Amino acid sequence: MIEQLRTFDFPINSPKMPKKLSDHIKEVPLGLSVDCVVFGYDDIDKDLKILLIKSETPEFEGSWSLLGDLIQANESLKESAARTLAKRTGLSDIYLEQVRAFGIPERHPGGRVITIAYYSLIKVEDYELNIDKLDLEAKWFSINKIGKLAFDHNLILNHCLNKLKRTLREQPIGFSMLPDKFTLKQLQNLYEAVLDVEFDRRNFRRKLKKIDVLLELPETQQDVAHRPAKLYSFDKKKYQSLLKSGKHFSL
Amino acid sequence: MIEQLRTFDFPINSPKMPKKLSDHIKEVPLGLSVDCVVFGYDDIDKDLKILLIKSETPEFEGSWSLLGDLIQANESLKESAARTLAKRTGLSDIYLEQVRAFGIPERHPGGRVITIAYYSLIKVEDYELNIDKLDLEAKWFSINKIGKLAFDHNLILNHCLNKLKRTLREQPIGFSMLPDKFTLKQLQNLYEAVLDVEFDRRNFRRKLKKIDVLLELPETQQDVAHRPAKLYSFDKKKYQSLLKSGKHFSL
DNA sequence: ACAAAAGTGTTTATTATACACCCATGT
DNA sequence: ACATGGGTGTATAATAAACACTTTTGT
Repeated sequence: MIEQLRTFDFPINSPKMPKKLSDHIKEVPLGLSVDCVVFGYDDIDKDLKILLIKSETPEFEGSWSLLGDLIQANESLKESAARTLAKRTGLSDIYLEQVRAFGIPERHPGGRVITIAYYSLIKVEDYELNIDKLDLEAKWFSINKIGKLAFDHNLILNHCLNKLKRTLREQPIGFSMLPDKFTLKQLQNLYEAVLDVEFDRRNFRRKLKKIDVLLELPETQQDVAHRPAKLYSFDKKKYQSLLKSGKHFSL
Repeated sequence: MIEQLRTFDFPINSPKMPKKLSDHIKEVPLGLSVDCVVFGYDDIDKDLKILLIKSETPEFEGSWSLLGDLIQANESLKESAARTLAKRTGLSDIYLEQVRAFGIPERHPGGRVITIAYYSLIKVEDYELNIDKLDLEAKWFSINKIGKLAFDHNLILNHCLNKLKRTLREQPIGFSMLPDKFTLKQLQNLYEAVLDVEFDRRNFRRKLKKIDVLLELPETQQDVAHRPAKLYSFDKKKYQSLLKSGKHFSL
């Protein structure tokens, strides 16, 4: 037992030397793509939505598809995802998080293509500002009403949604799907929609007050037929202080 | 505001039609590899260790490296990782979990290679049984004594270690690094070593009793110069029941 | 004055933390 | 008999959950 982790220094005598990289690339041709699950929050329907496009791959004509593209020679994976998003939404500086790679040999009917999945969070209002610059059919779908997608995109979507749910509880990312100024009710509705749970209003508000990452603005809602709610914004500096003091955002 | 999520059905008139996949693959040659961070727990040193090999890439001669290989044409990513592990350790059926892809253009000196990182958990005793079948230099390193590795492997290692830490708290994966029969103290030591925290012995044991995923065996430690500890094993069925009842493993 | 949602405090239950003594075995 | 680590219970603090009334605005 005491010897269990000692080192074994065998002579390196691998029967076949590793092939040259350039040879391997020729022998195993494959493509690499990124696919983005674009999440947006619909404050009217109180519903999480995702942005889909009509597939451009002949084998999936008519199917809806995630936003994806093949990776170019000189861009990183995240740059590729950002470029794809910019092309489809006109937006830059979008929250982007890698989820994982999907790579079973049969996943693309046109050849071996491994894809790296990202999820992104956008403020739908920002997207709206850009729609007239775009020339591609894109549509928001409620997360609860997604049919059969192209490729293995349903699988990818599930993974991304699960990652979003996990991350939403542990990182202050929900704000990326809300306007810069929002009410606590909007924030709560977003959490309830994404996580598919219900929070007690008073407990939710108390928790946020305790975490102390929101800035209370000297403004209120306008044009509502009831007592107008206070507006808040997410305060990055307060969040940094929270982290510095060894604490974490957690809901 | 109410219109924010309506659909925009532009005609599809993308100026450039998407290129054929096969053309793209020729124009953007790239390689895809898997890299495995192999974690093992050293019950003597009470220390998390990882298995490294001498790099076979000329540019990194002399450096230590994760266990990796280029992906073959007809294997999935996980199969590729499993094959790589089998080649280096002689073991199959190893716990394998994908972490993420790493793909900045400069990460491999020999060309564009994107790598998919996995971490794996092995019982060191199982590894020991296979060492005489292996002909490659491999060595266990304490997680706290890792120098500069080949490629971006330090970065990859950090991501894998963080994922391991997160997952260890939420899934019953620690047992994959222990012998089939273990004492509660061994389990606690493992948790403390990986998470770099200390647990109160009584609270730790109470928690595990409450979670109820262990089977108390009718055996005890042998040959110890003190009261022998009871041996336990992880009970998959109990864990399944836990999940079915809507609860979760959490430490 | 009424409708509609905003805003606020207290009580209770659950979970986490801190802590000290006796027990079984080998030498 | 003693040294060594195994095994157990209780009290306290912190956190989460449950719950109802008053306030502000527009109509």
